[in-house]
This record gives sequence, C-alpha cells and structure tokens, in this order.
Amino acid sequence: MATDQYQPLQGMSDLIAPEIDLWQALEARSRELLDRYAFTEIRTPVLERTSVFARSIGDTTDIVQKEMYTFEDRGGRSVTLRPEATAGVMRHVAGQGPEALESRLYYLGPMFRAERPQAGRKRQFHQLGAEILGPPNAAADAECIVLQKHLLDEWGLKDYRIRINTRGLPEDRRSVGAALRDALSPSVSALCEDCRRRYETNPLRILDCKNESCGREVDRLPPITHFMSSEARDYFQEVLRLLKRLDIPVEEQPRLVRGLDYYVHTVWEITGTALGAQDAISGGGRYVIPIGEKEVEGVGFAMGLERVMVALREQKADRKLISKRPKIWLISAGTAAFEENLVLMQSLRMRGLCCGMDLQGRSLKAQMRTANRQSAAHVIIRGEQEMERGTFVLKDMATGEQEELDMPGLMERVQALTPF
RNA sequence: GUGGGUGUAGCUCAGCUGGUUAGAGCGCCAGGUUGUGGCCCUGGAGGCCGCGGGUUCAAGUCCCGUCACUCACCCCA
Repeated sequence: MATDQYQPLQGMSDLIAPEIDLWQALEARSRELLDRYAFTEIRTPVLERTSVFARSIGDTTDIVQKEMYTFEDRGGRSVTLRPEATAGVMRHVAGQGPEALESRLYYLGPMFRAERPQAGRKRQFHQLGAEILGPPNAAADAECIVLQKHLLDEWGLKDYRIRINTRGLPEDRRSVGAALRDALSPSVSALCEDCRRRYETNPLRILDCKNESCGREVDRLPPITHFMSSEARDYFQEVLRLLKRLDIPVEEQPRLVRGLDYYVHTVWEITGTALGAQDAISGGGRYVIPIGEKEVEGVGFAMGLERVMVALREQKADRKLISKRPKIWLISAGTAAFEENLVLMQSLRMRGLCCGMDLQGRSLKAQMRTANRQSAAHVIIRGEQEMERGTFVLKDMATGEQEELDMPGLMERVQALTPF
C-alpha cells in the first residue's frame, strides 16, 4: 500500500533489514579504523542555531540559500537541521579551552538538505567525517586523505579517484578573486547566466562550472595557483610531496574549488565510478570557520555513506562486509517441549549464543520453514520422544545431518559453535 | 526550484484501440508426509488499479489536478 500516511517524508527513508546489516557493518568497521587513527567520536545535536551554519558555510552558497531546513522554534528562534556536521563540531570546539584546538574528532550521523532527491541524494542522508583541528599543517592534510583512502579500502571499494587542489591562504582569497575577475573580464559575455552572477559574488566558483563554454574560458586561464602567494604554493607542494611519500595516488585538478566558503588551502574530492550523476562520495579540505568572536582552524572531510553503499552494491562488495553470527533455531513438538525449549533458549543466550524459536506453537514443518528463512545454521528439535529420553536432536541445516544428544553432549557441541 | 519517466496483490510487473467476476511470477499460509526446512506438486488468503475531480451508457485504460517514487538539471556527500 503506497498510501502517503505510511510513508516517511520525501527523500527520507526507514532503514531496516536487510539493508541495515550493511549500515551496521560499515559503521563498525569505520569506528574501529577511526580508533586506530587515534580519533574520538563527537555527537553534536542535529538541530543548531541557524547562524552556526549561515556564517561558516557562507551566505551565498546554495546550501544556505536554498537547501536548509530552517524554521522557528517555540521561542521564535531560528533553528536549522544540520546540512553538514563541521560547523556544529567547530561550534563545540570554539566553546572549549585552547587544548580543544588540537583535537582529532570524528562523527557519523544524519544530515538534512531540502533538495530534490535523485540517485545518491536523499534529504536525510548520512555522513562519516573527521576533523583534525589546528593551524595549517601539511601533514594533517595528508593524514586526512590517507585516512579516507584507508576507509574506502577497508570497505572494499574499488575504482575511485582522488582529486586535489588548493584555494590558497585566507589572505589570498581577495587577491585571487580580483585576479580571476580581471582575467575573465574580456569573456564575461561567454559565461553562463549563473557564472555571470558568480563573477560578481564568488568568482572562484566559475572554475568548477560544468557548462561547456564556461569551461573553455576557464581553460584559457593559468592555474589558480598562479594568482596565489608563494607561501600557498609551497604549502600545497608539501602536501603533494607527503602524499607521494605515503603512496597515495592523487590527481591535481586545477579547477576543483568546492562549494563551501570556509575552505582554504588544500581541498579534495573523491569520486566513484558507476554512481550516476552524483558521483562524489567524499569531499574535504582545510578550513577557517568563524564562530562568535573566534575563528577555528582545521582540516577534515565528509563521506556520503548512501553513495558509498550504492558503489559497494554496484561492485558486489557489500556482502563481503557483512558477517552474521551463526544462529540456532529451537523447534518443539508438543506443549511440554515448547516450554522446556523456552527455558533452554534462554540458557543458550546466557552462554552467548544467538538463537530463537517460533512462539506461536505452529506445526513442526512450519517451524522448520521459519528456521530456514532465518538462515539458522542449526536447529534443536525436541518432541515427546526426546522429552521422555531427556535428549535433543541437533540438526545441521547445511548438510541435513542430525544427531541425538543428551544435555552435556548438546552443550559441548553448541559451545563449539560460538565464535569466542 | 525546473524538466522527463512511473504509480495495478507484501515484492517485480502484464492488462491490446475504454466493455461484464482485474491477471502472472515470486513471497506468504495450508496440504501432499498427524516428527523435519530448501526442490517439486496441489489449494488458499491477499487489490478504495496512489488520491481527488471530470468526460462517458461504461474508466485500471481518456482528460485535469494532487501526492509519492524515480532519473536528470542546479548543487553537493
């Protein structure tokens, strides 16, 4: 029944079995790896004051202008569902003492953008991200990229590309913008409508316009590093050198600038193949974010987990990530056996085993069907005969072999089935 | 926000130019085996044909609106 009242809001979905297995596997592997990289988790609220996002992401960006879920709370304050997590994390860090400015934090959770849904784009989606706080440091930038690659490899994702560029020092922004404007001034008329607007508001964004004629004009320009200070160029070269040293293949992409205002210095993007139009699975960069009177500096990235999962499914790598514990299904014939099985099931669970049984007292055949559907590795069958003899039938569902055991024998066999 | 495609059983879909009781496969339940799953056979349950309006003697089918899904643009993860 596809009736509206049973559906979640547009672009949002209920995550449930069997897909949830992939979510849990991805999350578990990620947390383990982030821990190995000495990051700790932070969970910030999903709802923040609107200014937290508007100031840091940038008033002219599409995210702030048309993609945020913004509304007034009961006290008349403007609040917003987070469209990304970096701003909230920085809000937290800015409120802490100076030692927090050296933190290594990661987050994993839902983000909200009121866009039109399409392949690889939901209104509620999930990001995994990490931040290394602190002033510009090429090693930190490089480590972020290393970590992302490691995550993708850990998940078993193949065929992705890492593209990288620099936006220069914060102080360079004004001069780079001005230089770009000068360089483009003869060809403004050749630019698309959006870019003519960007020419005034944010000339850097013209660089990654997908429009062909804009691309032709941009290709005539020297790379933007040309307009930057030598300090910015040296910093970027150092990042590239370290990445090479760490054996991370990246492609320089002089037109990559990314869409959020807070980025400075190194920016990068990871794209996957076979993802449709929305092929960016991860993006990141160094940033300077104003919060209240302070500015917080750091470097970080965010990965779109829905897109990662689409890519994993496409490459048939999703099933390899999921490991389910073997399950035992208890089968009873007769009410006496049923009740004894309830007791047995509980004691097996206390011993760390994963098990279940039909609670409705259906036919043995129906119980077996359920066991099969539950993909139980083994079943324990108990009926009148076994009750009389004080035994249990243990059946291996894969081979179909079964044996009759007494209690000590059953416990011994069953204990051997636990992974621990 | 703009444009294209699609809404029929739990799922995937068929339903020719409008015509009587709306179908298939899978899944589910039961039986074939009153103590054994998967494979096979038989039967059964399950449909406001997304929703609202209109045209017509008659609408799942045509028209309008609306909602949702989906793909793309814009942009982003």
